[in-house]
Amino acid sequence: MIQIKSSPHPSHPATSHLILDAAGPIFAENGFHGTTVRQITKKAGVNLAAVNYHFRDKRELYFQVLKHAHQVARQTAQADYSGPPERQLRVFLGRFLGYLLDPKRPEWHGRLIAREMAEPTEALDRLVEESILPVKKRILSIVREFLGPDATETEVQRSCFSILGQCLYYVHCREMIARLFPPRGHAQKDIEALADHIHRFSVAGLTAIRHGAASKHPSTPSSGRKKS
Amino acid sequence: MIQIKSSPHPSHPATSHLILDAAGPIFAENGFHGTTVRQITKKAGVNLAAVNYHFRDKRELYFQVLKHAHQVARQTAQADYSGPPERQLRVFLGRFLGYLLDPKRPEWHGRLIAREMAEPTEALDRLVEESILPVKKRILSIVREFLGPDATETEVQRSCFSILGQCLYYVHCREMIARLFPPRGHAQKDIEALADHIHRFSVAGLTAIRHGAASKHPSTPSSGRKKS
Amino acid sequence: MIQIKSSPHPSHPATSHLILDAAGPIFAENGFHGTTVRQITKKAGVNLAAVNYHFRDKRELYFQVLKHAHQVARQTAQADYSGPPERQLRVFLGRFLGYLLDPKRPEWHGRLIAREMAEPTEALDRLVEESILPVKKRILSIVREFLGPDATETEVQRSCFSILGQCLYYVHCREMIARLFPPRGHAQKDIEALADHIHRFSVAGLTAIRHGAASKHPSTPSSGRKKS
Amino acid sequence: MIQIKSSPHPSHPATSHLILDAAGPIFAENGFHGTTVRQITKKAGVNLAAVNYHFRDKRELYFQVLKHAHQVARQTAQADYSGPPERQLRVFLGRFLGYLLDPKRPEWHGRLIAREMAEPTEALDRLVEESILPVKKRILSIVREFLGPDATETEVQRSCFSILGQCLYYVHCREMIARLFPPRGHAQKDIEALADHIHRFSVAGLTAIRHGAASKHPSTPSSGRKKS
DNA sequence: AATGAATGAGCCTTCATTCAT
DNA sequence: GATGAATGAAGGCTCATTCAT
Repeated sequence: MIQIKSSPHPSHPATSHLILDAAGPIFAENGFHGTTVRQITKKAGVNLAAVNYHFRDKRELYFQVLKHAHQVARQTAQADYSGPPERQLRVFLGRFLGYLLDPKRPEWHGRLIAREMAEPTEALDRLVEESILPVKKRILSIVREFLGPDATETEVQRSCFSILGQCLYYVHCREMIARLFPPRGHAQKDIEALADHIHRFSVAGLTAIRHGAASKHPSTPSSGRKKS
Repeated sequence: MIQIKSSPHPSHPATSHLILDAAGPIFAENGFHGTTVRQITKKAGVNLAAVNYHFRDKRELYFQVLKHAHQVARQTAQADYSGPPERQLRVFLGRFLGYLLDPKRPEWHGRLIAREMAEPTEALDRLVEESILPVKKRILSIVREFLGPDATETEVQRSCFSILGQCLYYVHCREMIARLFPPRGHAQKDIEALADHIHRFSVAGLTAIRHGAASKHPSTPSSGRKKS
Repeated sequence: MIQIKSSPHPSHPATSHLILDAAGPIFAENGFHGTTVRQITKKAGVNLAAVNYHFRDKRELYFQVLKHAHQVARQTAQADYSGPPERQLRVFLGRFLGYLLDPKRPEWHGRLIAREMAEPTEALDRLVEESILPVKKRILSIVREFLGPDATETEVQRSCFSILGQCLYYVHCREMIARLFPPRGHAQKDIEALADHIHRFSVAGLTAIRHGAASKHPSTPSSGRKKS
Repeated sequence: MIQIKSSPHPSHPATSHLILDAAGPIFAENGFHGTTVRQITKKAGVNLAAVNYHFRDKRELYFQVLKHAHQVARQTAQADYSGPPERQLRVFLGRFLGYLLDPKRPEWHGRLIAREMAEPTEALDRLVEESILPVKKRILSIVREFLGPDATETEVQRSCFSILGQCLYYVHCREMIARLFPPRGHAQKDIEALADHIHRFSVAGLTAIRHGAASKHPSTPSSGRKKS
């Protein structure tokens, strides 16, 4: 199952795993400061001192939990990407949303990451390096190919953000969505439908950006452009 | 409810306001649990007990800070909305992004809200009720008018999310963006350019959705549709 | 009604009286340490600072309350005492119990005194001096007359205690009585019946002590006696 | 419930016992509210947090202290009671007074109980249930046997109170006695003499009550009687 | 490897009191 | 005379951590 790489006691992983499994949801629910070691050890059914024994620190435990939560994310970048960028985008969206909203995935993964972005600790840097960078590279290359060589770097970036923003909205604003609209669980087919929606929306958007690069902007002249 | 009294001696700022002003950035930086009353009162230069005297609670102080931080948001919904939905959308984006990324606004406002969404407390409910609901109604009506009467409720919702997601991305993921791309402050003109980008992207996206409502979806038929 | 003698502001007694009336029951219920100035001023409907203004101290307020509670006690000693000691004792019991258990008297007086005896503060010394000493002298003289000149001082003392103990039991152990036996309010006639009981019990007891002073004590010879 | 662990290192006293021993006198002196955890832990020479660790609460510590203080009381009811009620009463008085005034017993026991009766907390309920009920049953049965089957329940009760009142007076009013009469320690023989006194007083009193049940009450007719 | 006991630091809160008005 | 604002001093309690076993 979960394999602890840097565990200081790999031989007897039972206790550390109990702690790790128990800590995830609690950190996701209450944040780092809002979580107490007692909560974790009680839920894990282990001794209070076990956290310090196995992880030296509450903070280090948090790092490990975060790392595990994101480990699976890499698969997004490792999928089979081929064919026209339009198709690549669809694959990306399916993978990415599938990862973000997968109901089979412990529901706290997304929340934990979302919180980490709102309250960045040193863990975020590790996270970016290890897990998010590959995703970023993938979507960048897809969008760049889509927009063609004439697109400015700014256009590419913003287009990436437009796509990622549509996806991540469902993670970051899940609590608000739940308050604004009647709660509906994300079944598997919903995710596919969502990917379809974002795909259609974004393909049209990207196309507009590609052509718009040479067009006029009557309302407000945009800035930062190679050619106005 | 707690009533913030305006100082009887307007010459030197009231203690409650000193606390309020000091608390905002600290809460935004460290979160509710990570913030101590001592930090706040020390920074505000007031007595430790002043928080409890004026706000009864650390918790209630947090509510008030959050409320103040979001108070300005309502202007988004109160702007002049007229003309075709396409134009309305541009106005909305200008207002909304202007509010979200306004460099003149204390930089911690967005962070505080973002954190609150990641780690919702009871304050979020108040916030939604008082500040976010008007914004939601506005964008809903714009998108509904754009998509026309044939659009399903699900399509309207998702389209709203696609638009809001593009905007909020810059708030929720600001820390990650700062790590992925060289940091660039959002000058006023940048905001307008960004609004232009999202506008163009979204208008095209919405148009695709409108027409797509009658087309076929080869990959996966979406659910919740009036006419497949 | 209640007349504050040493009030620093006798001209405008309204506030001080409000405080005094409010403080009594609360002190009786929660004790000195268990009572907060806020409780009192809130119940009295006056400003928080009024206690310190009118009484300088929470402690001084306590003294004043205690003094008032016991002021009425002196009437016990001032009644008409004449005739044989047996009759005097009945009068004393009627007065004393009537004072202790008088349902018309604010119910907290007794509790306050009882608490003060369990947790003596400097107030007790004042109390003893002013209010209890006369009662003690009265019962001492009655018992001494009853037992006659041959009784030792110890016998007189212990007999007084036997009588007072029977009366005060209903004050000191009221909470325990309420737990041990079904609660029954002390109606006026109950008090008279109780006085009758204690009177009969004590007259017989005193008579036995008087005669016993010359008799033998088979179990254990008591000490402190003039003649064994 | 809280389980006091016996020290795993009997050589140096367990922390819980250090706390327990230190807390008793302080609680007796200052009451529950007047006592601070810091006082206790400082006197016990243990860490401030030890109270919460071993007893969870200041309140629970108070319970335990009270319980320990009263634990010995049960011996009163467990003595050898046989023979005529007159003799039983003498045994009871010896035991009860011996317990109440035992100079070898920490002097604060009585004060603590007295205070608890004046300012009852939830602890009093436990106390009554566990420690006082047996004593009550014992004295009730003795008095009932003494008065015979014709005595009313009210007479039995009041007679019990007359006896208990004489004993408890020395506990509840100890502070007042010390102020009214020159202080004299209760040596062992004093206790026996006192038991003799109360015994003689009460036997005569009970006898009067027994016979008085059929006699007239000239002064005031008592109520609650089977036969007037 | 693992744990029960114990700890020092610090947190939020409350309190009685004072001060300026 | 009376009060709202403000304060310094604790107070109870929780926390992450360590230590001896």
